[in-house]
Amino acid sequence: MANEKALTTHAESFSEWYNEVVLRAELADYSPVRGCMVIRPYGFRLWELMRDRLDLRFRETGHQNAYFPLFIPQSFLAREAQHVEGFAKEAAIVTHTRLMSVGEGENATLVPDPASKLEEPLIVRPTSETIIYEMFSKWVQSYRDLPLLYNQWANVVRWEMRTRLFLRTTEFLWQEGHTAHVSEAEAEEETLRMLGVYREFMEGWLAMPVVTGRKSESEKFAGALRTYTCEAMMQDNKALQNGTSHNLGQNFAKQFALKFASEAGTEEYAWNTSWGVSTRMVGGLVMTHGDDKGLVLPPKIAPIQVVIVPIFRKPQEGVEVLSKAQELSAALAAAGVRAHVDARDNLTPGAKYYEWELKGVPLRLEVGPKDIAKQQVVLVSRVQAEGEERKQFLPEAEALATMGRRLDDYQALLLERARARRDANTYRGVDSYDRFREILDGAGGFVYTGWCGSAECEAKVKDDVKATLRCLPFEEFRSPEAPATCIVCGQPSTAEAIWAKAY
RNA sequence: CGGGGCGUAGCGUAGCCCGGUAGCGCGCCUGCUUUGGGAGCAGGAGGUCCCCGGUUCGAAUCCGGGCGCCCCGACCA
Repeated sequence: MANEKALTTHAESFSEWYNEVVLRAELADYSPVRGCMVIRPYGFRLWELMRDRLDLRFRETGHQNAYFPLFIPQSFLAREAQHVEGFAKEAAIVTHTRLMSVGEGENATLVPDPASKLEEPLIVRPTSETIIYEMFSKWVQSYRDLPLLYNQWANVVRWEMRTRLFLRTTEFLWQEGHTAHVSEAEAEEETLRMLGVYREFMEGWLAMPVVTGRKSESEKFAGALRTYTCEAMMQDNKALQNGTSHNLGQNFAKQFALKFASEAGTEEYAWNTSWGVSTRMVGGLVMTHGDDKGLVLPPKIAPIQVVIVPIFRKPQEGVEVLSKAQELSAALAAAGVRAHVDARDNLTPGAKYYEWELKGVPLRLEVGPKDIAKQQVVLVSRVQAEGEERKQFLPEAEALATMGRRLDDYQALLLERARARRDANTYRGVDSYDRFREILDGAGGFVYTGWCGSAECEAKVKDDVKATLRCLPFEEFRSPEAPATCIVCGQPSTAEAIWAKAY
């Protein structure tokens, strides 16, 4: 309603389209702090719904929530060598604890009080492995104390050079799971279990198909033994790393003295895992399903699943129509459907349609005097399945009784569409480097090839086409016939790899 | 940090080249009429023209310097 200018289309500029949708749908806004965004109520509700579902799944898989400090002593970060290297260049550092005024009148300003300088700087957490494993080491003595299965919902800060709403912000919200186990096998099992929880959530709730697999050495988490990932394809054919799960081995346990007495009586270092998903998923959701009219939300995660728009001419009709709308809304709510009556009287129905379409509400019910007379409602779906009528005139009782099923169908339709799009932009059996470059320099997509395992070949691809090795896919995603040679150097392939340009 | 673009009312913009009362659309407020795809009419409110300095009788406009934002790269969830 605030802006009648047409959205920039996907075809004109995908990134401008993305920004406009996020802003106009009121998911988020730029803040006075560079690189930081404000998540507005509609966007935050999306995050809350994601959080609720994941939190339930974490609990069901045996995890407990806890909370660790925002600040990490600088020395902690320094202990694990790769970890430092990974995060040192994007740290927010607290060095003082007081401000003081200097100057007079117009020139007066605040500066850090030198007397308040901290002996050891504190780092605003970019991730919490160090401080969590430091605490774990206090709590674990025996194998009987393991496993520790923790999760925290938190904000973290990474001072990125270039930010984008939801996809990469200086501060972002996430969850980070941290666990400690008696054996590598148990840690590996946990790492893969949580990757599975992510995948099931992304596909089942976000309707976002993902490829799962292992990261290469150069792409893995700083300090991990192995990193596993869920990679999704956005509508511009770029990859979005949507969630990762790390087997940290004993790297952190050794630096933070996370030891225990084993059943055999020997002293052992624990095996850790960590795994996380962030508000980036909101951006992924936008770029997976959105179209030139705006957001398209999967019902399971839509703050409003059904919006009811009352239509009337005369005031006495209004009373009747509004009460019918409320009645429908209550009946839907009782059936577990998130319904909303748009009772605003300063907007015409048409204006409301545009707004709710922009905001991605899956289904819309229109109710007017004619409908009440016929005991019917008008149902309009934000996106149509093949051959489906845009507007359907349904008996009221039928509409109510079938709404849950319709939402499920809609959810399934979005997943199916996204999967079909991904598959259509997936390339296998590419065996010449020229063809490989042609695809990645052109329309883009996921390209499956052989890979010799060398970082040099990865670096060359990055240099040549700015694409990265997204993952070494798990078996179910691999090509029926394993590629024999590395796409870059032609040496024998050691693993099939997926390449793509990424966010 | 390199390349490009842009800062004028809540939003989108015109005016800038060629200095002279800051304009338009949307939104907002009031009233009446309206409401099945972005309502109409009438009245009204709302501006440090990004900031600092310079030139000038006079600067949104010209000159110098700064800051901010967006896009494309390098870095990353």
